[in-house]
Amino acid sequence: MNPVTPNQTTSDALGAAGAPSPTFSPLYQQIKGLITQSLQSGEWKPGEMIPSEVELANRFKVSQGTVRKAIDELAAENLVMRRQGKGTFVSTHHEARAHFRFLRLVPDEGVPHYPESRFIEVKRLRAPAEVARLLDLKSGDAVVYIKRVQSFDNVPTIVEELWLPGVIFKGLTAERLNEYKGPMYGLFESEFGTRMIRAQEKIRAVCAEEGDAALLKVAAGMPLLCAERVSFTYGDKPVELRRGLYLTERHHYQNDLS
Amino acid sequence: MNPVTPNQTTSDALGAAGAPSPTFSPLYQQIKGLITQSLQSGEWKPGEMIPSEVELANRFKVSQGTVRKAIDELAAENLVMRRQGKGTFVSTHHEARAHFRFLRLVPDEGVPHYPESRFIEVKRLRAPAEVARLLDLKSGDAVVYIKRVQSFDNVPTIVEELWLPGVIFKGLTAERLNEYKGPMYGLFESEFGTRMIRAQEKIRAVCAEEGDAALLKVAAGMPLLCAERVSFTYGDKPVELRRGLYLTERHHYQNDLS
DNA sequence: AAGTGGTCTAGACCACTTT
DNA sequence: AAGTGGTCTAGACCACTTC
Repeated sequence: MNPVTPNQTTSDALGAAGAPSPTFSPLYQQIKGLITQSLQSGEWKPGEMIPSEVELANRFKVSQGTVRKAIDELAAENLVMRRQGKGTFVSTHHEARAHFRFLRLVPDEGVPHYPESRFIEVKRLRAPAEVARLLDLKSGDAVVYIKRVQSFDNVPTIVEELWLPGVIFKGLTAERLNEYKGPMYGLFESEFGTRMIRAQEKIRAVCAEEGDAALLKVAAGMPLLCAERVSFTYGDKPVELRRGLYLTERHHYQNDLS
Repeated sequence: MNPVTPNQTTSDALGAAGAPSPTFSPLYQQIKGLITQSLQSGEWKPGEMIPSEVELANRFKVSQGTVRKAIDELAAENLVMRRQGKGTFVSTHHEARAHFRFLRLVPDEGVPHYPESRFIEVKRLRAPAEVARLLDLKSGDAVVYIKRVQSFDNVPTIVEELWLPGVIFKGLTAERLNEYKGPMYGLFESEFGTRMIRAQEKIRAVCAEEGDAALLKVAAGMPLLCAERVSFTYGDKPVELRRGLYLTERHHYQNDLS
């Protein structure tokens, strides 16, 4: 495939000729970009092994050290996983390891585990203005709306609403959601070719309204943690809006500041 | 100073002779440990420049690349900051950049800024069992207790309680806190030689009790975000317990999942 | 034995900052 | 011009996994 200009001075494999302010970037960043493209295009699928460092170095006509630095950054961003002696693998949501990267609600006592889902509602609708804005859609574009309750040990703890771009998640139905075990991100990745790689959350404390209180089997007015999440796939493209209400009587939201 | 065994095979500069299961670690990890010791001991103080990579390579009798990899990790952990052309500097809390690493509450609209503090109470007391456990002290050990209110644009928004090990924060008084402008972590770093480098938070939604509601000028029962934080300094030693109540009417707790 | 990622070295040169 | 961190190379060898 495209070899990359093997020097770091002023050339740039990605720079378009005649661009007004060409972006100069080090060689390993360009390699990183090329590898990311292959990940995005599905040349190497989640869970699969990518070519070895030596092979990539040959392909791109750079040294192994340069490929190595590119992959180091991709590993730091959780796009790939390195395993000594085996190879480098495309990250996937079909792993216990990945599950708790996005589910931060853990029990006060005992070991974290994944909750059971019960779907309340799955339908297609026109994106309200606010949803459209956050998902980078036009107001009125088709979106898939999902509402569910999640329970730990049969104790309902999370009420969650999701809005997904209709174009991407065309065939998403309640049946397919019910059939599927595990985090929805696994389903999104396998069935819709859309892998979430990053998210931003805004967290507030709110009072439970009647309907949500009933779903959680608590009194209206109970304080709940409200997490509004926008998730992004490759190219910082937003592909999910999620609003979760967490009952934090026996669970808490865990966060490491570092 | 101590040169490090210049090969990576089975020797280990830190391994004690005769240890039952000696820990083998790569050379750059050992270098990282030695640099961390110098940071911890105050050989290089917050804000100061540490010796250049070449100088450290000479000191430790290793290649520059090995020192580089050690510093790369320290930079990733925010213990030092690299500045091209200038040098590598010990991180400090006396920077806008560091402030929002630990203060995650930001306004819904407008640019984040730092709140004003009003101290309600500062006293010494005997650590309750729970506090002692989290700070790795003995129950009944001396701790400094602080309670304050923080306001954004004269709107009280945060009620915060702190517990600090009495041995470390001996001369901490209300006066010194009032004199000091900016985040307390800056004061802790400069006046008490204790630098926070990492923290764990557990977040819940709670109802405001009478006293806290009065301080925040809201009705009792108002939902508040409760963040319990344990902060650590070098060697994963806990040196602060903090319990914050956040009013999230016009602010939210921001978190990036990546 | 062969293939993978992980460590270490030595040297060259680039980009940025200060003198 | 000199010093700093940043990039890139080529080669050696180590540790781990699989055949």
